[in-house]
Amino acid sequence: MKLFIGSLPYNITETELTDIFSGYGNVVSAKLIIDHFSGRPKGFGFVEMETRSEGHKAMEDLNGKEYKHRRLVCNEAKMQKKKGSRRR
DNA sequence: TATGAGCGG
Repeated sequence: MKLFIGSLPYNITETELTDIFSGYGNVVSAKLIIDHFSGRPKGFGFVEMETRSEGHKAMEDLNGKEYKHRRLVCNEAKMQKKKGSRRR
């Protein structure tokens, strides 16, 4: 499950995100979005969990959780890398 | 280099 992480500090790394989310489950992949053109980090990133349960658990727990003196924002990523997302 | 609402490659 992909998760959208916002309000991330500019001094954070993918390793940090991986470590934080790995505490709730197995982190498949972690990506931080940095604008290389403006040299300005977007301040958010994406984290993919192996299961939806772990993703939701980490999302609800990390959403609104204080980290680096900042309020983290966690939501499900809207962008789907692969089609076939089952929805109802 | 700094800053702060936002879904990347």
